[in-house]
Amino acid sequence: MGEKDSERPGRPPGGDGRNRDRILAAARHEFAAKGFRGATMRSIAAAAGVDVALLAHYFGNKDGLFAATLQLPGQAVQQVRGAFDGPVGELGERLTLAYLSLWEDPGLAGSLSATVTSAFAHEGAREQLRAQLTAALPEDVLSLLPGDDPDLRLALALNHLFGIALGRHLLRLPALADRDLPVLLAAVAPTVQHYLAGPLGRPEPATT
Amino acid sequence: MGEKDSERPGRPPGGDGRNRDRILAAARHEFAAKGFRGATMRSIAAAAGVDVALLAHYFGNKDGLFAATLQLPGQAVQQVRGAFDGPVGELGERLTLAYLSLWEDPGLAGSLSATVTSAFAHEGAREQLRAQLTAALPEDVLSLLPGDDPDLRLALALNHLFGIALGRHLLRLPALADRDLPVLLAAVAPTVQHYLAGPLGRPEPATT
DNA sequence: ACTGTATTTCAACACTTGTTGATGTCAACA
DNA sequence: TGTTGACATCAACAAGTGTTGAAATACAGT
Repeated sequence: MGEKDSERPGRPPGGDGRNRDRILAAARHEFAAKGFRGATMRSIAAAAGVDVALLAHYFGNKDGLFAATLQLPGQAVQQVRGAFDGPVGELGERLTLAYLSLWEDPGLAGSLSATVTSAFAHEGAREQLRAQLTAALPEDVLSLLPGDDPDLRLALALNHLFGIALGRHLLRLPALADRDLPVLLAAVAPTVQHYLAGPLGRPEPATT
Repeated sequence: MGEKDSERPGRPPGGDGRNRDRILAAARHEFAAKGFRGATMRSIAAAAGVDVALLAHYFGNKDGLFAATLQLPGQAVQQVRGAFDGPVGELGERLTLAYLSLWEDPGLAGSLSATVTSAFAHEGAREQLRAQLTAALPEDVLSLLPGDDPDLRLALALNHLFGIALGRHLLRLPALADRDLPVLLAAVAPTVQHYLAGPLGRPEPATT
């Protein structure tokens, strides 16, 4: 399946010129499914219905293709970044909504999955993921949070959201993957808000 | 580096018989660092200071070696399992302590890292991680939790702990990795308790 | 019609991969 | 002392890897 049944070489007549995008999509899928090493040039080419050499033609080499795969639309980062504007009282809710919505878009989720998967598989790439998790949010957001250990607060909140996305979209834990987004939002947002602005390191008061 | 400088074949005199363990340790390290595909038989053999064929001798093939790498001491599972015995009021605290302590043991962390890393890199292996996250805890623990959506409660709690361990030990996010365990416990345990037994899907009451 | 350029496949390369069979060496036991 | 079996390396295999140079076809501009 997905094989290119040996069309003869040369530019095809009436070519739609969208092979480049097809390659990128296939690459995202393969990288996300099998990691950097596991996804081979040939498997990607086959999935895209294209010869291997075409990948090299467009992206230079495997690293280039991988890099192209990881490019996130700047709009995505802005969406999370923008969640910090507004009243601090509902910051957790806005941030949770912004971040988890990101992963609901199938196209974007492909990029994100590819990043995460490969970051875990290749030690060198973890740097990139770390950057994407932290550096995306400059330090000036720290000033919005309570004075005690704002660094830890932000890390706990983002790490929690990241973990939820992982369980829902990559691990596909049934309890997380089969729920509608609003249910998840309602459950998680208060926790994020708690990490960002609530009392840290003390048990929460009984609320029964 | 790590090369075997061509000792001649045959059983060495006074062999300590611990080559098998050395191979396992090296394999865990390599698998955790580079994933299943990324870690090669030869790189593992080199890291263990041993010929490639010796891996096959002990573990059959790469899959066998990988499987041997993932074997967790049953004591580990029991430790988490045992945290569910006791008053429900401090269940979150006990579970958080039990789970995060697991990852503090360097030897065990190697196994766990290898499982996670490879699970993300190889789609087929995700099943195994899913099992290790969920099936380790039989359903009878669900009866301990409040009636509304105990499934989601348990998933959120365990997924959160898993995420924290990931950020601390694999991603090594500074804010999580550089803290002492008690600080982390104090911050996370209340949240876990909240997910397990607190009100779900409602914002928490103000506690300033 | 001619010329350049972008697109696409073909064919082969040098290298690495996991695996296997043969061989050598030591330790234990009759 | 001889035999047996576990330990360990060597050498080579077929298959798969990323990459590269060449050629074939179509399109755009003159």
